[in-house]
Amino acid sequence: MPTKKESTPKKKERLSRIITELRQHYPEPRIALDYSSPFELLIATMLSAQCTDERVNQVTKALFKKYRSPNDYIAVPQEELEQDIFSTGFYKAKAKNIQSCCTRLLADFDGEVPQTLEELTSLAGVGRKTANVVLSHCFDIPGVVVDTHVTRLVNRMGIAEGEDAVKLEFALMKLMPSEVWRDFTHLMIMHGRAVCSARSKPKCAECPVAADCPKLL
DNA sequence: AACTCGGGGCA
DNA sequence: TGCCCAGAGTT
Repeated sequence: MPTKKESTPKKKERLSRIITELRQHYPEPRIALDYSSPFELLIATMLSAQCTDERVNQVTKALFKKYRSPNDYIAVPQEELEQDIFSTGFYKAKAKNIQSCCTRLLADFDGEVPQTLEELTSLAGVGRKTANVVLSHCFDIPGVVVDTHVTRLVNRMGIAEGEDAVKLEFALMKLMPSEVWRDFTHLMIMHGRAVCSARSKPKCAECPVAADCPKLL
């Protein structure tokens, strides 16, 4: 069922309408990302792998009272950190990566969080997604975070095709209205959970952007 | 490109 | 019980 390819300007226009509508529908973006420092956001995002942001918030609430600096994370045995982040899953790998990451922050970056994609992804446990979250939300550097929600939704909405996260990232950067890249992922996630869901059937009857969805045309 | 780490939520 | 979750590293 190869539908005719939509032109880039049309896609841009449609994406812009979708985002405008979603912004009105989901009025409070970035709740889950309201951390007090780049370092806290970095740790929280590292913990978020294959784990909901609600759980990450729950865990970090206690975690950030106990650990306030890179030094605090490497001052405890790995097993202790594992217990403190246990319920986020993948706790052994995450604890190891966090300690390794903190060691390098102290050794190579004067204990601060670096501000380039290359430096961030050179840290243990920090990949493209985590790096883009930190860059876009802490340092106001344009970047599109491609996660499972974004991948699912842009495919369903016919904005971009495929599963390759890097390809989707570049495709979306070209289509993204310049003023919205910062909220894009959050809007996709809110919408993905509430309406355009992965597990249960999408609730298309309640969808605020159904008029722009090729699935329903 | 496929596989592994992994507890937790939800259908 | 089975599938999925604001991923990243290794082979």
